[in-house]
Amino acid sequence: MNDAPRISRQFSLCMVMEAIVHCGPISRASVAKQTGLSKQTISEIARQLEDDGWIRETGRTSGHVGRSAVTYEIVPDAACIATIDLGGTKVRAAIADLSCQVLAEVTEPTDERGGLHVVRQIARLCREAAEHNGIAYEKLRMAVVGVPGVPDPQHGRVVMAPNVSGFDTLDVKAALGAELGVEILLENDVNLAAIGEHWIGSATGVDDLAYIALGTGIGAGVMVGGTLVRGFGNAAGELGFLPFGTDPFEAESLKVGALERVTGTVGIRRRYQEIAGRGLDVPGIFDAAGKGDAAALQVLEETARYVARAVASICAITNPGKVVLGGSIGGRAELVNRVREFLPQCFPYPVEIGVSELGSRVAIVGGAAVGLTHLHTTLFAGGVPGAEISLPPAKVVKLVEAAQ
Amino acid sequence: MNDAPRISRQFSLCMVMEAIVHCGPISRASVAKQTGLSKQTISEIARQLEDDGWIRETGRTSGHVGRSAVTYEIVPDAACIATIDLGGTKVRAAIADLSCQVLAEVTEPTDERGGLHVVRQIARLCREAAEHNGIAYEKLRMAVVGVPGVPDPQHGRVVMAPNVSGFDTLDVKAALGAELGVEILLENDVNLAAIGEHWIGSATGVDDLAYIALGTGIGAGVMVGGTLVRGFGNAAGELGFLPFGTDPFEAESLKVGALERVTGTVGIRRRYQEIAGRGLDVPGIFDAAGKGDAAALQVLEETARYVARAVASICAITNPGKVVLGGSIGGRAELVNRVREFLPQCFPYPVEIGVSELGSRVAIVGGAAVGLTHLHTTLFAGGVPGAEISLPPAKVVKLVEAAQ
DNA sequence: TTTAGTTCGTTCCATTACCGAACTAATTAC
DNA sequence: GTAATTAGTTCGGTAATGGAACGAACTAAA
Repeated sequence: MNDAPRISRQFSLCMVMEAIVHCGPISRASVAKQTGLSKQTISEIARQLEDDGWIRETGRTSGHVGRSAVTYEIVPDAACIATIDLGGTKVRAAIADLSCQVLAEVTEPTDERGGLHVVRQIARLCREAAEHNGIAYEKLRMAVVGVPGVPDPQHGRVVMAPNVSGFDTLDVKAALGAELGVEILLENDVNLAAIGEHWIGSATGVDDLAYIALGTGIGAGVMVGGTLVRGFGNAAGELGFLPFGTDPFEAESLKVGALERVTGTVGIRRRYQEIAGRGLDVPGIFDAAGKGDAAALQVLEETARYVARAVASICAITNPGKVVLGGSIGGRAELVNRVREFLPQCFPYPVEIGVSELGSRVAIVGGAAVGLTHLHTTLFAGGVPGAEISLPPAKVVKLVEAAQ
Repeated sequence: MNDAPRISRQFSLCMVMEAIVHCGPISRASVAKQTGLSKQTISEIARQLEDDGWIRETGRTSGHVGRSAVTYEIVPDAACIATIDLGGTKVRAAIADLSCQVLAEVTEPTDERGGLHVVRQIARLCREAAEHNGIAYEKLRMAVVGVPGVPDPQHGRVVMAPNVSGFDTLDVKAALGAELGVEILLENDVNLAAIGEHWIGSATGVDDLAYIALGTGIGAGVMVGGTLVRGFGNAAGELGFLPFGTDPFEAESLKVGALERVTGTVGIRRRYQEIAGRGLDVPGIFDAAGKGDAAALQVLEETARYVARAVASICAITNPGKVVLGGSIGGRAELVNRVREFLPQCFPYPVEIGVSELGSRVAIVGGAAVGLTHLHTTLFAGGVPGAEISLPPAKVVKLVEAAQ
């Protein structure tokens, strides 16, 4: 019955892997110092890991006093995961390998026919991305899909996703799983964005944070103590339903959200239309404000006030150390500066407001973080409680430039 | 160097303790089945625990087929913690023992001189509570103090606590530590309330929840995944600063909070005064509403709407499975029913709204939960990551009636 | 009352995992 | 070349655990 290694061994193995992942090529002696385990144990574990193909010798040290040491590193392509950012207009896919490199990504317009067509498109993109990087497809262990809606873990579908047709009835998880032959993890794209910024974006080291995405609508990914807040029904971060901006008790507010009505694309354009008497798209309004258009300036300022109030709401409830703004309009300086100005006027504690550093790749990076954590855990922690490999810090991870 | 037991032993020991704490008097054979460890290991660990005075034989099984088994149980008074609920008008103290019994409590009016006088009062109450229950004071390992403000872990003081004078400058933690001679843990009282309701109140089994306290002010304790959200500056749950109710950009709102201005005692009384032209205290207004007073009814309904919006805000951000209302006015049926009516009108997802079951003892119970978890962890988990003893579920724990 | 069947708990032994000391090997500083 | 230093292996010794075997204690039924 007991052919599995003892938990203490699994624990040690996990520590060794963490040291190797974090500290790049490293000698066994250094690992011993870092983990506190004896040299003998490290050699034993290293031998086993090398036999199983997870690590390999990579060179020798030199220049220091004393005998030169053999250094070991992760075999990057021993396993990999796919990460997909599914948007209403574009799909991005990338491969991340065991060494936590996020490899070049592939982008395409989303298949407009929706449903199963999109599932097949995603599967094809994953295969292409793997091939593109010379990675054998069999090494793929799982796929993380960021979706613009609320994943329903019960039925594997995605509810509240008006931008991708057919995903509210299709069992996406099962369909894509059958297509790719690996485990699938569905996650809200804004949640992934929060995780991405936390890993290697503008919120590294801040374990309590919120990422606010401002685009077609308004949404947030909230992290507490380094963990994502998903909520009881996976619906955490639905800022559009914050009860201000418009009367929250009107029927329309119940449908699209009181705040969404004024901070969503539609709401912003309507407000400009009402004041200026002419229509413009949102980037157009922002540009007009830059040129001194009074109506546009008013709309911009109102929007910033609403966003500031949304930030204040989050701060009043979870009190994050930093709030990162992102999304197509959330990162624009004219908005961010005004939010930075208004927030201290309606919330008394100081809160740092940052801008997304990863831009359009943020969800892909977040998906990689989730997938790699899951991969490391299943491969090396073996279900031992408390045994976890944290992802290497930002400076170790390089984002390879898109090769397409 | 290595006189500490191996982590695998500590891990097993932890599992054995958890089984004994959870399953009351239990035989070693049953523990073996439950933990998956061998009978031999259990006997070894049990012998050690018995030698160290943590567990004891408590009887024998009989009636079943086969040899009768010796059953073991926790030695309840092998160690205990103190839990204190410090309010503006009253101080409560109770002792909780290793077997998770919350023993009879002691209540007194808060020493009005504040500061060090209150610290001494707390220390005296702890000694009295211990004596009251025939527990040797030396068995006390730590004290958890629920305070009506924001604990500052840096300086051991309590900021934002207008109801207890002198605590904003005094190093309460150090002073009380010196007085009692044990480790002190300061925590916001509303946070403790959330933990209390989660442990043995109306939110057992709901790991994502919020407890809203409505009394002098409005505040919340938020739990995500079974863990309390403290926030970056320990200021999570400051609902008074939610940006609606009054104009959040007014100077007054920045000082006391936009929502606090209308949902706090002062705000409710002012609103009634304005409409009815006469003054009443808040319970009086509620009673008047029950008798059909139109002005009181209007104030009550407005208040319920504000609370509903506060609940909606929490739901939009952390999406808890249940929201528990408590505090001096939060538990009143006329308010709760109206909130239950208004919430679905401003928030689209269903949210369960409950009422505090523990009433005025909720913070004491929450403090006990925190203290006992800490106690179990330090005594038996010995700093091993992942080794944790969860508190026994509600049905195992009996709340002894107050003996005073 | 006896006996069969069952469960409890102990003893004994093999295995795994680990540490530490002693030792060999390789490299630099002088 | 020699001393100093660091890397890595070999060789006991110990802690933790599982499993088999066995005696002890108990119930139920013959």
